[in-house]
Amino acid sequence: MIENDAETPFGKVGDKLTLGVAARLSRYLQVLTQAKKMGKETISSQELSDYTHVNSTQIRRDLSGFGKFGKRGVGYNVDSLVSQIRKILRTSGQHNIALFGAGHLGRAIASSDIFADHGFRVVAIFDNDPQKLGETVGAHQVRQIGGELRQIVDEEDIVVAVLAVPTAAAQPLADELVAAGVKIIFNYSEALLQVPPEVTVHTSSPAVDLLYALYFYLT
Amino acid sequence: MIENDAETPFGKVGDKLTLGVAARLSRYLQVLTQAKKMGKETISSQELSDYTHVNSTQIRRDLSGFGKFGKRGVGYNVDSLVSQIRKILRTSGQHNIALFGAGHLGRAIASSDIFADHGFRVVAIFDNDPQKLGETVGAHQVRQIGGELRQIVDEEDIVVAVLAVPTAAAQPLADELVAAGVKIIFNYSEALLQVPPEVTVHTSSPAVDLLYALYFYLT
DNA sequence: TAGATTGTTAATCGATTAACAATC
DNA sequence: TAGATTGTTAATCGATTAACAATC
Repeated sequence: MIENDAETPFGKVGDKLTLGVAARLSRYLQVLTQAKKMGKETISSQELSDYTHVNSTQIRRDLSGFGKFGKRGVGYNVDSLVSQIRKILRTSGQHNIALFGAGHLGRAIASSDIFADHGFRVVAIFDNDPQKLGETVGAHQVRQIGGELRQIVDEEDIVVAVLAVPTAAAQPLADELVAAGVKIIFNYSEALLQVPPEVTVHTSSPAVDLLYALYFYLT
Repeated sequence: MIENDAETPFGKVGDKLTLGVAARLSRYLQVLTQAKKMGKETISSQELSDYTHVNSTQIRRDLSGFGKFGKRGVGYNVDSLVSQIRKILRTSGQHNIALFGAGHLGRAIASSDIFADHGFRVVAIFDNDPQKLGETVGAHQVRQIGGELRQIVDEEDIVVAVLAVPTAAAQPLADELVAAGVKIIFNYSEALLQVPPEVTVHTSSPAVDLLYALYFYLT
């Protein structure tokens, strides 16, 4: 049989999406979420392409691997495409995150809709500065990072830790988080974090993105 | 002639890098910059791979297209690799950026090393809130966004505008920036910005990255 | 010398794109 | 019907990877 197995369309390996498809679908989801807020009801692959810089054929190809979500001559229904992609990414549910660092960056994150829009809920905020303890950030009181970390992670079902702490504080904190059972660390500090292989670290890099954008401006 | 033209190694199209190579080189640069701060003098392709999640062969391949930067059995000299990559990306110089929004996010950005480390200098900070006018953020006084925007952009040689403003304020501001001649807009708001084709918009998307990380955790 | 790591090849796989029939 | 846009094919191109000789 040369033909493609019905269970493994392009962009998937067995049951899992390829890295590229998962990344692009996440991207589409971001634009769709924003488009929905702006009151858009349908969107064409060309419009999605303009916003994501992904080729429109690629977008149609990515989506058609999972079903016929669009309407010819019209485009895709924003609401229904959002829920389809959430299903594909298996991120339809709520996920709880803990925020570390109640400085400017931490407060900006806590007050942003950006995580909430994608089903992430901040359930605890920590800081080591005694002056900040008990202060209210968003809907939460700032707690001290301490021995009860593991317990809070278990009780609140925290999967993701977001680090908005000074660079020097990041590695020791990451060690504590790993010990407490956190599986995904979202690192906004500049530290290069060392973690065991079962833990995923994502280091946010706005300057890197900027460098990249600048290259294509300069050439 | 089947062989590869000497002037166009893999990863380049004529004189320009492919998107993928430019993105990866920017990524290496980020890790190298951090590694340098941590006192590392040499780094192997395997270590770079651990931090960037890019395959180590891919890294060696990306670098060897531009010269023999490494030492067998030893690795790459961090300092020299940083300057080589900067040369390749043509971002050795200083670039001036203007920051819009003096809220928590704006202050976090202004006080971060992350742009400075890569040769980006914040030369002006703007906010529309009269209460914030004249306040000092980082080394700059907050200015009002107003008619003299074009003049400041010209005088200060501003190439990049970083938007840390509320979603509703983003599009009108983007329009003003385009009119003032800014070519790259770095958007931290959730707005979908409409700009002419010669202007590049990069929308920062931490939640999207998180969604993506979560997918691979859940499966 | 022994160990480590680069630079490079060759093979494979996924991404990208143009084009267009299908159809809303 | 006419216009728009999807879904899909086919061809090409770049990314990825394993493997290993070269060499520090």
